[in-house]
Amino acid sequence: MVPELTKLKPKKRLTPSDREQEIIDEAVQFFAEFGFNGRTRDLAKRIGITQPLLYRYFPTKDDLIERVFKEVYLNWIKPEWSSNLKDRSVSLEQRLVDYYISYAKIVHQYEWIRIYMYSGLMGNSMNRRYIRIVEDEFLKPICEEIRHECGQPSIKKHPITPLELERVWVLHGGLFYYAIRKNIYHSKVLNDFKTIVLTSVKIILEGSKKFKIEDLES
Amino acid sequence: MVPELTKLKPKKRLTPSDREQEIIDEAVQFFAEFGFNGRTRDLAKRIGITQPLLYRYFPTKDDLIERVFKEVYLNWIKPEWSSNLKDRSVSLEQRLVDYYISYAKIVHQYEWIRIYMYSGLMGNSMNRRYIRIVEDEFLKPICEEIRHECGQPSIKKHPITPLELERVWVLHGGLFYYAIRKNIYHSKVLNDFKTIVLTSVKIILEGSKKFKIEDLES
DNA sequence: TTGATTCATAATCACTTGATAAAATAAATA
DNA sequence: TATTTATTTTATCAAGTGATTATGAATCAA
Repeated sequence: MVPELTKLKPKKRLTPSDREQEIIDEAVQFFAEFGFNGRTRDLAKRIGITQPLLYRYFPTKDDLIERVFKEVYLNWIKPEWSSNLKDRSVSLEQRLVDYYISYAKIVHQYEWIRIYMYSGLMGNSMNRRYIRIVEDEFLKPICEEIRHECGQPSIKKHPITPLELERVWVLHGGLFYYAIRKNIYHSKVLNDFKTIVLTSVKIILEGSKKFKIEDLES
Repeated sequence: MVPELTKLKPKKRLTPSDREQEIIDEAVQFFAEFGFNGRTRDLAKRIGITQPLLYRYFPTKDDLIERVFKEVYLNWIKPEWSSNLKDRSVSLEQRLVDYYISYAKIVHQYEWIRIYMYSGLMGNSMNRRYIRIVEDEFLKPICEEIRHECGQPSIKKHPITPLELERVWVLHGGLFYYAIRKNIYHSKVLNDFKTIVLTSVKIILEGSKKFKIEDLES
């Protein structure tokens, strides 16, 4: 049997935009796997080009890394997440499940979560920024909806307590940690993430009804 | 005001064991902060010695890293965690709170969790090993205790279901993620971790009673 | 076909980085 | 104090690493 080599070498002279996209696509995977200390020569070899060619498309390694960040983290936040969470024509349980399934489709991706963690470890401010967005856009609305579900006063009347927020963070973090176990530790996890979400949401909602946030008296 | 310099330079000629311990202590912090790509010269400068001196005490950088791992991850698992979790003379709620407070004292430390995450990203098998230990030694016993609390059959009779385990992982990961937000993202978190644990445990236990694991009929 | 243009590579530079060997210096011992 | 011994530093190497320059090769317009 003769090895099929037809698609192995004809890689020369793509159009600039094709080549650029190819570099970016591979760079995303490459940096996700090896971190930002990964060598440009290794990246080039993986793409099947020479290392100086990278510098024709990106002036410096940092520029390439910046582009990788843009590729992965631009517009990943879906506006409908926030609005859907507030849509009381759907049950809160259903809204939470929908949100976490949709959120996980993006955030649990191998490249997304690994680059996010590398970025966090290196002290990049991106993580703190997103943490804040998640808190303001999703977790605080969730608090409000839980208040409503439990017949408690609106957060406009009684501001969210730090503990209340942390309670929602435990759910959020618990589901996020599923992806950490899977994509960072490469640990074996149950495939049926949807059921995990459903069960966790049920439990949290039930628990929130039972153990309401106290000290809401002004 | 004259700056106090008395303790700045008299660092020469420690006993070998003192010097070695000094190197290890600083290396733990150094690699926790910058990852294992941190430069030996930077580490040496931080300690206040020259870089070749490191190589008198550790033949290679990898040997030093190996020693750092030992320093941080040797014997961190307390045998009493497992036994206390099974001690039915204490309420399950109390046992879980005690366990997570004690567990967090070790695992939530800045150095511990950061080196753990760096190690995970680089594919070190340590993480998978510990995940397995946590699962076998702590989470599975917790499942058994929850079964008992809820009047369900023992895991000896009906093996733990994957979903059941994942439910406990959500609690575990949720509390772990608190430390990630704090020590990896450097995000602001509520200081009172104990109350977070207490609330989360109450909710999970309540939810587990309400939504028992089904399909336990043989 | 030919020549201009642009993509791609080979060769190489300057600097970093883990590691080594020789020189210097501090403590210990007689 | 003089001598020995062990610690620490100075100087340096060899391999790597981001980046540059000059050369080669493919495409397209005429």
